[in-house]
Amino acid sequence: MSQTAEFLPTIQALVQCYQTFEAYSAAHIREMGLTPPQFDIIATLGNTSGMTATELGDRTLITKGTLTGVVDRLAARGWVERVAHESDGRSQIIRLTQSGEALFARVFPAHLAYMDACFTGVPAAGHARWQTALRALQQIFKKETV
Amino acid sequence: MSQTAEFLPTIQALVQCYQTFEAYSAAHIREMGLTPPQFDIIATLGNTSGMTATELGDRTLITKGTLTGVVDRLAARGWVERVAHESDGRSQIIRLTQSGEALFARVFPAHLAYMDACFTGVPAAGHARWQTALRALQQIFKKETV
DNA sequence: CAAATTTAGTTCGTGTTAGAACCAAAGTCA
DNA sequence: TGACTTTGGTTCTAACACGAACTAAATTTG
Repeated sequence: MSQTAEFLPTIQALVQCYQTFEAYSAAHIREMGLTPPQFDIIATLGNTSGMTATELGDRTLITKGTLTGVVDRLAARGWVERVAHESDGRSQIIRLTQSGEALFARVFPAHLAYMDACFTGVPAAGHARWQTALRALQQIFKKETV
Repeated sequence: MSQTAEFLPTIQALVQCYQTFEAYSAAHIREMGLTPPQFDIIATLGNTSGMTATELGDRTLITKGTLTGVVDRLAARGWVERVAHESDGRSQIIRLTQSGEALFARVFPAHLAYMDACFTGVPAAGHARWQTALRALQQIFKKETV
C-alpha cells in the first residue's frame, strides 16, 4: 500500500458527492409519497410491458430478497401487479397497472424537471468531463471485482 | 427542463460508480465481520480520545436515531463505550475501548491496503482530476439544497 | 426417462435508514 | 428566578438491505 494513501481524498469526494446527490434527489421523491426504491421500480417499469422480477432486480440493483417486499408494497397500493409468465412456471411478470401508469406519468417527468433544475447553465462539455471521469473511476473498482 | 435530459447519463455514471465502489468496499468490510456503518464508526473513533454522539453523527453522516442503534451493537460487542460528558449532562462521549483500539489497529490498515490495491499505477494527476470533477459535481446538488 | 443440478422467487434474521415523537438538561430572556 | 426555547439522545414505526435457507419449476445428465 502506498505510504500516503493518496486515494483517500478521491474516495471521500466520491462518497460526499453521491450522498449530496442522494439527499437532494430523495427529498423530492419522498415529497411525492414514494421511497427511492419504489420510485426506481416505477421508473424502470414505465414505458415497458413489464419484466420478470430477476430482470427488474438486475436493472435496479435491488437484490431479490428485498425486491419481493418492495413489489409487495407497490402491489398493495395498486400500482404494480404480478402476472404469470406464459412459458416459465417459475417466473412472474411484474408490470404497472393503469393506476401505476398514471403515477409514472405524474412523478417521472416531475422528478426529471426537479433534477434538471440543478444543471441549468452547465454546458455539454461539463457533462462529458464528468462522465469520462466517473466511468474511469468505476473501472478502478470493477476490475478488482471480477 | 432541457428537452434531452442530457444530465441523465451523468447521474447514471455517478450512481453506478458509487455502487461499484460500495460493493467492492463493503465486501471486504463484511469479510472482517463488520457492517459498513460499524466500520465507519470504528474508523472515525480511531486515533481520537472519543467524541460526542452529535459529532460522531456529523462526521459519519449517520442520523442520530440510527446512531443510537449502531453504537448499541458496537457497545454490546465491547468495542466502544459511552462515558458521561464532564460538563454537559445531556452529552455522552463515545470512545473506543481497549478491545476497540485493537480492532481498529487490525481492520483499518487492512481495509486501506485492500482499497489501495485498486489504485496501483494511478498517477497523482488522475486523483487530481477525479477530485476536481467530483467536487464540482457535488456543488451542483449542494447549491440547490441550501 | 429418472436423478442431479440450476434457476426464480419467497421467507427469515440481523442490521441500517429516515423521520417523528419524546424526555431531560442547557441556555435564553423578561 | 421562572417560563420559554434549544439541544443531545433515545425510542418508535415503516421501509430497505443483504445473505442464507427454502420451495418449486426448469434444465442438464447419465
